[in-house]
Order: sequence, then C-alpha cells, then structure tokens
Amino acid sequence: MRTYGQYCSLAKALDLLGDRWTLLIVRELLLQGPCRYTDLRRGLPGIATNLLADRLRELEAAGVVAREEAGPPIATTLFGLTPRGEELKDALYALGLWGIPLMAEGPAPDDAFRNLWTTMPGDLFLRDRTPDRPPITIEVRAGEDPMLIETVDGEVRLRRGSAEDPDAVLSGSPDMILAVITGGLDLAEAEARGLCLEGSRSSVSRVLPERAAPASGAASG
Amino acid sequence: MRTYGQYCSLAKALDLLGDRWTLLIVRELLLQGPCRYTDLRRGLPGIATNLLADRLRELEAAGVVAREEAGPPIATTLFGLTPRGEELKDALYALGLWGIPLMAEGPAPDDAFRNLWTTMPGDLFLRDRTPDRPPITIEVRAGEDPMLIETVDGEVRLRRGSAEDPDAVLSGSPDMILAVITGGLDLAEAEARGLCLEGSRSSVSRVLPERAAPASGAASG
DNA sequence: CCGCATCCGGGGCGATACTG
DNA sequence: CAGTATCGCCCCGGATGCGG
Repeated sequence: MRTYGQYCSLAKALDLLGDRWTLLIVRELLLQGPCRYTDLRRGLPGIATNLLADRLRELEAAGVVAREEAGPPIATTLFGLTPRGEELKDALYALGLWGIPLMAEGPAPDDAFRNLWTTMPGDLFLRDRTPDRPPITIEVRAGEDPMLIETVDGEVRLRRGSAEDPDAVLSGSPDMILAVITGGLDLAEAEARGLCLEGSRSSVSRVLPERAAPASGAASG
Repeated sequence: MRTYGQYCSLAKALDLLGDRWTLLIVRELLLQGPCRYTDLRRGLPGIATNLLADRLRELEAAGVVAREEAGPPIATTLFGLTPRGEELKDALYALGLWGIPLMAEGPAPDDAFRNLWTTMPGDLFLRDRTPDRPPITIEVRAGEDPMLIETVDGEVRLRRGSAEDPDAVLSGSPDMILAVITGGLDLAEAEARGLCLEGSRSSVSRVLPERAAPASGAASG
C-alpha cells in the first residue's frame, strides 16, 4: 500500500482514504445506506469497474466497509459502512461544506447530477424554524429521483422518495434548488429565475436558512 | 484539470484538494503559518520538488494559498493560507480526528515524525480543566523541535518553541506522547512505560482529557 | 541556498471488453 | 449482477540541473 510515511493522524487517514474515488464511495454509502455494487456504479458516474472493486476491497480491509451476503429474496451482496465508517460523516460533511461555494457558478457542461447529492447540503443548512407547528413534507425534484424533506420532532430529515400529498413541491434546475437550500438565493427571487414552487410557500420558508451562509455566496450572478 | 464531473460539493472540493499531497500541504500551512518553499519541503518528507511547486500553483489558482514576496531582510517568497484556505481547518481536523485511532499501534518503521504534527491532536483533545488557576506552560519534546502547551484565558494554546522555566517538561517517544495527549494512556502508566515527566505533574494532568476518547483506544497494547 | 524546471521510469488510473 | 482482464496514458516519485 502506498503511504505517506508520516506519523501524523491526518496522513494516516489519507493513506486509507486519499486515493481517487475513495471518499466519494464513502459518500454514496453514507447517503444511500447499504447498497449493491450496481447501485454504487450508478451513484458514481465515471468510475471504472475495477477501481470500484479495488476501493471496496481496500475499504473493507481498513474496516470502513463491510459486505454482507443478503439472503433471499434479494440474494446479492450488499456493501455498507461499518460504525467506524459512519464516523467519517463529520469529516465528509466538513469537506462538503467547504465545497458549497464551488457550486455557485452552476454545474459544468458535462457535470452529472443526482438529487441524492443534495442531501448533504440539506443536512447542513435546513432547520425546522417552527418545530412546534405540525410536521410538513416537501418534495424536491431536481434530478431523476425525487427527494423528500420532512420535519420530524423538530428535526429535518431528508430521504429519497415522493409523497402522496406533500405540503409543497419544489422543482427546478439543480443549481437553483441548491442555491435556495444553502441560503444563497432568496425564495422569491429563485421563483423569478425559474424555480417552480407548488403548494405552501410558508412550508418551504419554514426550513430554509435565514440568509446567505457561505462567504462566497451562492448563485449571486 | 482532472475532475470528477459531478455537481456535488464534496466532489468539487475533492477536485481541488483530492490530489496527492495537497491536503498535507494545507496542513503544514495551517500548523506552521506562512512559510518558505524550503520549510514546506522540510515539513513534508518525501514530496518531490516539482509536485510541491505544482500543488502550490494549483492551490494558488484555487484561492486557497497566496504567495507574498517578503521584502528585506527576508527577501524570499512566503506561502500562506488565504481566509478561504483557513476555512479548511474544520475539515482537516475532522479527518485528523478520524485518523487518531490509526496511530495507536505506533509509527511504522520508516515513518517520519515532526513534533509540530502533535498540534492537531493537542488542539482536539487538550482543555484547561481549571481555567481559574494561574496559567501554566508545559514543554513537550518528542521530535527535534520542542513544542509548548500554554494555558491562556482558559484556552489551551500550542506553538513551537521552548520555555525558560516551564512548569513541566514532557519527553518521550512520539507514540507515548500522543497516547497521553489523546487520553488513550494514563499519565502514570505512561511514565511506567518510559515517558519522562519533569516538574509539576498536576500541571500536566490539568490539561489532559479525562479518559480514553477514540473508540479504538490508543497504545493499549 | 532558494525556488523551482526538466527528464525519466513505474504504476495508479480510465475506458472498454469480457465472464461466471 | 458482480466483478476480472487488458491496455494506454498520465500522474507520481526520484534525481538532476539551473537561474537568481
């Protein structure tokens, strides 16, 4: 194994996680939960199959990933994070938070996008500002699979799926959705720029952050 | 620039920071403050000179690093973090915290060690548990350059240097020092295993964490 | 001495094809 | 579905050179 050869905890962490694609694999497992090899491929557009297999082996050896043979009716191998792997959440979210301003200029021409990836900014920025009121559900449509924002016990939960009768439906381009979630763009202004809001506007603004949060702002141009 | 091609803040962050050595360069600048090319080389044993120059250019282009031409009497170029670069501290410390358990088994045979690297674990684990008492100074000697632990205004500060009349001097092998700092090893037991403590023991235990903190423990074997 | 640029060998990486 | 096999390419590591 290639190592930095430094007795430093950051260097040791990067010895295990610093290779290409490794942290993105952890991201997928963190956001999706245990999933199949094929699901990982779908969530990691562009990764070579041998690399994915290699990384999964390395992560397994490092105690970050565990594979379990799911019995019938699934009958396939599932890859999931170990508790030790779950402990990477803080580090991944810290890096993801640092990266938020980099999204301000919108996706590059060939950028892939999955709605699931908005989970991280959502977890970082959305809060239930009126937890005493009845719970709400908001459906978000930016990529292919819709996402749900739910308020439960004063907390905001994000997960895949769609609701039968959501309080609001938010649909628009990925960068627009993201700018609204991170507080870089006012809701009203986002609508003027093409964001589509159906249903209760107050439900949406209930979970949105107050003002622009990251230093560089988001989608200000 | 090689990119993951994903419209995700973590992927965008790794586009800039994911290359080999990049985050370790940021570590050095974070721990050392602005420093010269040669100082960086010294703090990054094993890096190739062209790689260091490349990375510094990339980081400069990304707005993470700024170079300043220091006038006389220094007359050299200094590399330092921009405010945007300083914002990486949380992410680096989160990764470093995750890596603490990896240090438990001690350094690998060829591992380099710099006392400065203990700054990160120190910042993460040391606290002034009796901030109302008079400030103290502890000198730590594990690598070549000694470090100082100081209590100032209820906070613990770490920096390079040595004191004229410290309240205590801690010297020993890197893994022993680290195990004590991270709370993986009791102070008394560390002394039995070769750690040398001169001066006030209570000064040392005043800043040490209460119990073993990381899950896997440290230097338990 | 400081801050690189250049050259070169090896291997990690990317893309595709293929298989139990 | 879950990988393995193969093949370029370019990143990386190590050495050397070189202008200021």
